[in-house]
Amino acid sequence: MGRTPTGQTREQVFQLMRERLLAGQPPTVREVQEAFGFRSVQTARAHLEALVSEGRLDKQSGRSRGYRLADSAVLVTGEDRIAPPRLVPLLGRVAAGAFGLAVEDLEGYLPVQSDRVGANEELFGLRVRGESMRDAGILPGDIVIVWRLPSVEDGAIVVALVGEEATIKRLRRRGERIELHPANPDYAVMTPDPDTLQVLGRVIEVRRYLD
Amino acid sequence: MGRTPTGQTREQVFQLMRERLLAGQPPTVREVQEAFGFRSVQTARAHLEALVSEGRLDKQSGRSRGYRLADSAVLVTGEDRIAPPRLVPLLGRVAAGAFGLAVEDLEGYLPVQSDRVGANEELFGLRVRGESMRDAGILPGDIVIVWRLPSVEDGAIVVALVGEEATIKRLRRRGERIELHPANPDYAVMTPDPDTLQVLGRVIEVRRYLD
DNA sequence: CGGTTTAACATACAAATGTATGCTATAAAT
DNA sequence: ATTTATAGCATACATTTGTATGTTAAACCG
Repeated sequence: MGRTPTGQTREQVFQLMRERLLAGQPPTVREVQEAFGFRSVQTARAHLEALVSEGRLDKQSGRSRGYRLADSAVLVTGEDRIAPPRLVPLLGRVAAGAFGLAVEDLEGYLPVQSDRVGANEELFGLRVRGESMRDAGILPGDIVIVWRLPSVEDGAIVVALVGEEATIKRLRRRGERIELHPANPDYAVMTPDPDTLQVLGRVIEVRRYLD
Repeated sequence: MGRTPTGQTREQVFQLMRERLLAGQPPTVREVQEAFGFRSVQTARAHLEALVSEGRLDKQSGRSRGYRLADSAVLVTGEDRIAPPRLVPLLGRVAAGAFGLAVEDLEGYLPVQSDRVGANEELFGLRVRGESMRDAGILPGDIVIVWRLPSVEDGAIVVALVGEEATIKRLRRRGERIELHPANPDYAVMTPDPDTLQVLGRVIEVRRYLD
């Protein structure tokens, strides 16, 4: 087969890889071969290995479907490397479970990107119910992205279970106790009994869909 | 190895699969085996096949790493399939260009998911600058996701260029003219000259990162 | 209790998949 | 024009990975 201008096919291979990898479906070498109609596996493999050398892809040698987007290719905000987007569950409500969260009312999944949250750490989305954080720009129907953390620093906006009820508030430590501050003068500061309080994690993002 | 209570391991296998699949890294049967310390591949495979029978996983027979989340497990907003996430450019500011937008101050890319916006239609993210939409929960530093549209319906929140300045407001049609309404009593309604007004598109999402 | 289901194990095989080597022809560079 | 680097082809091989068959023992249920 005739050869194409230098670098052109390579770019298209990378585009395909990015698309497939972001969709969570890493291709095999032979799938790449077929996608481009190469008559030889090796042609596809050469392109993939070249992309690895260029630092645009990473690979896990030997493993099937082992190519991944290199960190640098996933994205850059200014100088920073950025983690690949992941999908986190969107819950309609949360309830206390024996361990972890009871995944009830799963509404769907949200693509979330964060450099600070490790791949093994837990994230979830939660739909906002009251107006208690109105003045912080968190309105009913909004979605908060929550980073599950065993302990949360003072001043952060958190999701907490008070008894059976989930609530979003700003956390303030007062000695041994924890205060939950609303951002709305119509609501009162809560100072729940430590036994009934379970801080689930910290809000790292707020979203509103305006359909 | 002793057997665990019925259904318990199955659930944990599903959790693992969900996590890995959402992270874009479909495991092999043997990876599942190792993750749980099974001494036999078949044990892992039996669980996976069972999950397929239960409708919680789908699989592509024969393909390596061929297990996927079943649609019912991945997503359900009502009955709809959901579009794959895409990456849209985040702009620090927008400026009028000869045609389209001048992509200046590219800050990075954002993963966005929308069923309503076609794959060929243009989206961009824009960082919010003033307080003019405060009461709509759109605060300085927030990011709005904008759907580039030639015409925008009455009542939608839009990004518009008035002269050289980009602004976010609610659009109201008044006969021939277009009014741009702030959501903050401290700001005035704008009724720009049609020659100096260019509506760039509609805001479909608002995001705030609380890092 | 006794029968049935299910978790888990062991082993083998076939298909999918990654890898290696050698070759040809054309674009790109000097 | 000559050299060099790159695109692409062909084929073979080793490993990974999916699949099948048979066995054992514990959980579950009437």
